[in-house]
Amino acid sequence: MSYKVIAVVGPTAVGKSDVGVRLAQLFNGEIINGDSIQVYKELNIGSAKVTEAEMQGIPHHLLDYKNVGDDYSVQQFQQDARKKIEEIASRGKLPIIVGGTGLYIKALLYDYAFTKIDTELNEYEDEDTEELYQRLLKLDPKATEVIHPNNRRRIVRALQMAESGNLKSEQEAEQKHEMIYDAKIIGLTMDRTLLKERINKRVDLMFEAGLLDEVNKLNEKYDWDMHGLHGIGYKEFRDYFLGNMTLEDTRELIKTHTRQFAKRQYTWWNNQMPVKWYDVLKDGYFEEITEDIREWYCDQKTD
RNA sequence: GGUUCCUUAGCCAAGUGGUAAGGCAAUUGACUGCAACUCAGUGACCGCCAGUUCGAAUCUGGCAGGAACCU
Repeated sequence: MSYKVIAVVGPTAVGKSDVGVRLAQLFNGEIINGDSIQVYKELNIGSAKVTEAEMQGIPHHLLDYKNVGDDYSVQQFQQDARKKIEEIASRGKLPIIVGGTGLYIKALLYDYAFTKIDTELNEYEDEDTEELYQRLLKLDPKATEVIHPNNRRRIVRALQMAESGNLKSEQEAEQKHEMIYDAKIIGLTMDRTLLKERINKRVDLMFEAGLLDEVNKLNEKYDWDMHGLHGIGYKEFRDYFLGNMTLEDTRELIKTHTRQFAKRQYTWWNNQMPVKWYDVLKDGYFEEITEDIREWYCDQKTD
């Protein structure tokens, strides 16, 4: 029997967190964070993390539970989130995944499988991308079909897998590419131009809310190559602290990166998963969502 | 008023006679272990007009706009 779960997805700044909480209130649910940066403690303002007040007493999981220096990745998210789903569902509550990290949510919902890789052994630092590609071509030619020759990062990963004894192509061939949960994927959207304005405004608000102070503290405590500091709203400050960029330019760069991110998120959700979109600027969109959920959740529950 | 220099895609910018590099932005897309990552596709009547030439973004003249200096 597969658990019922809801996933609230969409581009950054549409208002996913709020909808998630309201749905949790209505359907006796708990939230599981599906955002790769909000898992980190101390990254609050820049990651647009929900505040205690906004949570309205609804439990939020996988949020604010990692240290900035901790590595984190899909596989760990998948593992942790699946455990949480089981736990929440077994308490008779509805798990609601809220987040914008497409890969994470897809890996959670689908039967993505991850095996062990020995990353320590292979750094490949002194080989150029073309050589690596040629090597992969010999070890796992099939994987090569879906990785562009310039995409070093993906090539390295496939190579690491191949040299650890698991061909990436084989591993994927073994999967059914099906969802392992009975998931309802709710996509929140709005007019693109307005979303951009909203993003710009939100970044300004972050600065007003003390983003610089937050980053100042991080700068004193951590190195800039820590995983958590790779997030938009943080990484841009590196050059600022190095004296290479003005604060104003940093702010504009964050806006640009956030807008580009939103676009990438749309591309993902539109093409990777069966999302039903709801326009949050339309009257009654929330009622529409709740109706759809009722149909899918409550009715069948009484069977 | 005079002298010199500048004008190439939304922005920065190579290119000095053979039919327009590159970067950023924008836009579209890919994505199975860094994914707020990484990667790919897409764009120009070279300020305007006239001339020289087989051929001009490139040379000449004029016009317009801009910069610096001089008076």
